[in-house]
Formats: sequence, C-alpha cells, structure tokens
Amino acid sequence: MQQVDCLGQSIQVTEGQTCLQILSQALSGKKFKQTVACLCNGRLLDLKAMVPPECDQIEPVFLHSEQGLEILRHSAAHVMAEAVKKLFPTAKVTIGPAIENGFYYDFDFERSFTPEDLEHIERVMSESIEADLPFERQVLSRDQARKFFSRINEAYKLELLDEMEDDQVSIYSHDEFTDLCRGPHLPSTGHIQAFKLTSVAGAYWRGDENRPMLQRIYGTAFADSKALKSYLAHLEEARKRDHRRLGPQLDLFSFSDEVGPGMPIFHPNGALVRTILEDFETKEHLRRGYQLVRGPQLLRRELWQKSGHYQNYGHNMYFSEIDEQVYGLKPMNCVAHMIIYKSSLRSYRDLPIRYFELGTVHRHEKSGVLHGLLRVRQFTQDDAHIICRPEQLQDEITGIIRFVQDVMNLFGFEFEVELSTRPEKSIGSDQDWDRSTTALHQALDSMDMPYSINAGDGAFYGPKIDVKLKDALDRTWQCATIQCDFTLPQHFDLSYIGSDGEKHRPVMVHRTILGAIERFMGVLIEHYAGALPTWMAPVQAVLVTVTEAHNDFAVQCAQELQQAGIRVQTDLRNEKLGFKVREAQLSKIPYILVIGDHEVQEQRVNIRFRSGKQVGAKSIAETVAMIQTDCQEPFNRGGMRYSFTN
RNA sequence: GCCGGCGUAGCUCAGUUGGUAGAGCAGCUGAUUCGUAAUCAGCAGGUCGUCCGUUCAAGUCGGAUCGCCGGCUCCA
Repeated sequence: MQQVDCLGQSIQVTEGQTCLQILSQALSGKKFKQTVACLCNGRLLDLKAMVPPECDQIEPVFLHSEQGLEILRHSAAHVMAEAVKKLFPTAKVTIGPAIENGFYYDFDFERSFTPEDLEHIERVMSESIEADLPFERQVLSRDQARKFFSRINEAYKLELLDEMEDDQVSIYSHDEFTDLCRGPHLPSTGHIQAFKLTSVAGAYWRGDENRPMLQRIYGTAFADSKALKSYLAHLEEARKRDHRRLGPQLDLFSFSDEVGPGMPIFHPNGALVRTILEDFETKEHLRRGYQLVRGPQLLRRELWQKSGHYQNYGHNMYFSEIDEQVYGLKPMNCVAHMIIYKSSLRSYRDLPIRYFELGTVHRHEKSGVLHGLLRVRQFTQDDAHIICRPEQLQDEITGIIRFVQDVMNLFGFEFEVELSTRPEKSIGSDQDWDRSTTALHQALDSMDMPYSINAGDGAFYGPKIDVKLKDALDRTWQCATIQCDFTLPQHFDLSYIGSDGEKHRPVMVHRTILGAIERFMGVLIEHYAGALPTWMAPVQAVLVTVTEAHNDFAVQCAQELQQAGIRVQTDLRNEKLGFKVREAQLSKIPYILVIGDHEVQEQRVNIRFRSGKQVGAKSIAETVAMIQTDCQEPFNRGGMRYSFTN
C-alpha cells in the first residue's frame, strides 16, 4: 500500500489515484483553488497526473509561487499559439517558453505581426480563457508524434522531435490546439486571469543567425490583475530611471547624430563624474600593487597580426593608413603592455607584474547592439594585465575577486558571477586550459563566491570569470571580467628568469573591475536613479537665496565651501524659493543650502536634502564637516581603506 | 548585421480623410523681492531627420538613406 506525505498529513494512495485527488484531500477548499500543479518528490507534475508509484511526498504548487507563475506563463503561451493558429492558419508554431516575468512564442509566418494583430490575438485568447478549456496531456511514441505533427504540417516540431532522445514524448492539447510539450500545464485555460501581449520581435530559429528569422510575440501573465498592473507600473517606473533619459536630463552626457552612433559626449557634469571614478580607480589600483602604464591609440597592423586579434577580430577594428603604413586603432590594451614587459629582462622576483591602464579603445560594434552608454563604440576600460608565474595564478585571481567585491560593495551592487569554460573555437593545450580553469574555480570556491558555469563561453584564448550587473529593466551587463591567457605570452615570447637560471613562460591575466567607465556610469546612474552618492555627485551643494538681498552672504558661503574642497554652486536668480528648491531637487544635488534673513543674521545655512528632508540651520564649518562625513561614509561601510579626498 | 516600430521647436508632445505648423516647459525681455517641488506678462524659436518620387498641393502617401527604440545574434 502506497503512503504519501502531503502537507504534513500521511495519506493512503489507492491505485489509479491522481495527484489532484490526494491534494484535494489534504487541502481546504479555498487554498485548493489556487493549486495549479504539484511536486512529487520534487518533480513537477500536472494535477491530473497519476501519483507515481515511487512517490512518497506530494506538495501543491500554488499559482502565486514562482513555479506556479512559470506554469501559468507557459500555459498562456499555448493559449496564445492557439489564438495565432486560429487567426493565421498558415503560421507555423515553433517554441514558446515561459521566461522571467512573462513568456513568448515564436512563429514562422509570412509577415510580421502588427499591434492590431496583437489586439485580435488577445481577444481570441480571452475567448479561450472564458471557455475554461482543460489542458489534456497525452503520451505518444516518438513515431506516433512524428506522424501527428507531419499530418498537421508542423515542420519545426518534427525538427525538435528528431533532436529528442526519449522514446516517448508528451503532447498537450486544449480545444483544437496541440503542442509538443514537456509540461506541466494549468488544469484549464480559465486559470489565466491576467495576461497582456507586450511586443513583437524578430528572432532566429534556434538562436542561429544563419537560420530563418521567426516572428516572436512577447507577453506577460500574472496570478491576478492587481499583480499584472503593479508589474506594468514597475516597468514604467524603471523607464524613468533609464540612464539614456537621466543622462541628458542631468546634463551628464549626450549623443549626437553629427558625431556618430556609439560615441558618447561627456558634458561638464558627466566628465566630472567620470574623472571622480577614474581618480578613485587609479588610487585604488596603486594601493593594490598595480603600476600605471599607458599605450598609444594607433599601433602597426603587424602587431595586431602577431597578437592574433587581426585574424579574429579584424573586421571589428578601425584602420588607418599613414605614410604607406597601416595602423589599427586599438580595440584592447594588452598589446602595448606586452611590449612594456618585454622592454627588459624579467626575474622571477619581479613577478607578479600588474600593469594598469585606463585605456580608451575602439570597437566597431554592430549597429543594432548599441545601447546608450551600456554598449558603445569608443570606451575606456579600467584594464589591467597581470603577468605572473603559474603558481601565482590562483592568488592573483583571488586578489582580483576581492577587488571586485570591495568595489561592488562600495556602490551597493548585487552582482552575478559566471565562470566560462573552453569554447569549441579555441587555441591552446588541454593542460593549459585545465590548469587555468581549475585556478578560477579554486579562487571562487576559496572565497565562497556563488557562481554559475557558462560551459563553452570562454574567450578563444582562455577561460574567464565575468561579473554581471543589472540595469533598471533587469537586463544584465558584463562589467568586471577576469580572463586567463596563455597564448599571448607565447605569441610575444614573454619570459622570466627563474631561480634555476632558466627562461620560463609566465601566464597572463586580463582583467577589468568596472569593465568600461561608460558602461559602469550607465549602470550607476540607473542604480541610483540619478541621485549619485555625495562623493560622486558633480555638484554636491547648491546655495539658494530667498531674495537678492541674501546674495552677498551666499557668495561668501560658496567661497568657504569651495575652499574646503566641496563642489558647490549658487542659485542667485530672482526666482521664488520654491522654484529654486524644485530645480535643485530635480538636479539631484545632495545638499540644498537655503539662505534668508535668519541665516544671514546668524551666519548659518539652512540644510535640506534632495530627499526633501529638512535638517535645520548649521554654520559653514558644521556644513563642511557634514558633507565630508557623508563623502567618507560609503568607504567606511565598504571596508575600504581608500579615503575620500578631493 | 537581422526583424519590427518611431524621427514635428533645446525638451515633452498635438497636428483630423493630403490644403502650406501648434501647446506646455526651457530660452530671452520686462514686472515682481518672495521662506523649502513650478510668480505674472510679452517676445522669439521649426527646410516637420535627410534625399528622391507621386500630386495643382506632402509633416501627412511611396521609395531610399541616416539615426533612435524594442527584440534576435554578437561582445576579444
């Protein structure tokens, strides 16, 4: 006799009983309505599935749970596919998974779907949901399935079937629509209470740009309309934080058609923020034993051929011919660093050598990938190359990870870490790959850093660790990267004299901490919604006068604050106080210092934060101390020894 | 690069079935001298992204091109 544990109750299963029957016994009626699937010993199953013989534990999956939402969204994708097939019978179905916050389905159709099409599709979907049609699962042999999909003329499904290894496959049907699908699904279409089709896009079949482009429809679905509304409102809020909107608004940077795509222009405020970041980085690198170096922008083509970049990435480089010589604008900084290393004979005692450069590079990125400051054609990397003995590799990598961690903590970023292993198209010996991949693993493990593995996504010359940050819309962007490289030392014949008096080959690590200054600024702006922490704010304080009678004192205060190293502005315009406060606050200036009759009399300023909070009157000396403490605070919190100075 | 959408004043946008361009904010000038998110009035501002075409007539229709946006692919 089979016994299962369900929500703390032990229930006897008689033969042929479904999970639905067990759960309805264990659950009170109300909660049961919210149950859309079940977990049998951790495996997701339909409610209508028979209790598996080996199962001894069943848990309900509620619609509101993460797994419940995934099932909801996947089912919504099926309902959408059904609607598309009803409206456009010639469309061929391909795949349609649930994704974070929604779902999509790709169709092969002779034209793109229009916004009007989406409305029609939504209407037909609503009809299907209204009819509350059950999802039915059926298990077929691969052969039967092949016959079925061939009869209904769904070539893409046949291709998917050919790739499957199982002898048996499952199909799901509701109404007249049937799809090859692992499941599980909702009990019926009526459980889809809140959905919306959001956009159309082109997408390559199987993600391969050499295969046909399909028509993708994106949608989203939530457990109830309140959750859907709040998600859509969240999206709207996120759009307000978009650095492409905030950048020009705060007069940080802009793009110009006249200049060219992917070439950001930094205005005074933005250039100042940049300089503050770069200055911080320079000091922080010096403190951690890096040496500052600087290479040229243009280097002979032969050098790029030697490094291998010409062969691998030449199509993305900018070239120029000068005095009958071809020069390439550098797409990375390592080549000059190699030359510096080679400029003298190196001893094992010299290693590790850590060359750091805020190196400006040019890469001709495809036009379609450009994205504000996050993907540009000219950018400055906080780039370093560490040349070390093989046995030093792991310590060096650990040091870099600690560096990344410190900096991310300073800014309060949450980040994802990925380790990418050897790709198909790669060079180097198995031994080199194994040794360096192991060093990366061990460095991450030794620091208890959680990470995922991206198999086959390493650089062609070595494995790497990438650190990814999210933008306002939760899209991830690679920032820090740590890349092992054993081919460049070979191409440039790098060596050091070991303790045995013999020449040895060093290993090399390419790494960035922020990634690119431009990208990092973009992510920072979105992270702080434009309200940069005081130590980075281009203008830290603005003196706002009530009337022109107070201007003299304001100018005097400004001079004192400036003397103390604070970035201060005055707003002496003949405008109402409310108007000036509003503008200062919209400019996200951390300290708004109001001066009226009281303040002039007491020789004080009245402090208001950009949050709207009013602090009260303080002397200039007190104000300076307050702002300086504020600047120092993130560094104390981040546990960094770097101290804020101007 | 590929698929789709969009380009009107510095910014945000309106502009009906083709009939010759409009608002708010910002700017300038003047008035107002004011206590914590928008004082009032006046003025000025546009080859409707660019180039071809259709038409008596194009911001509006068609084509090309440049750019931006959403995806896909890519990211040394």
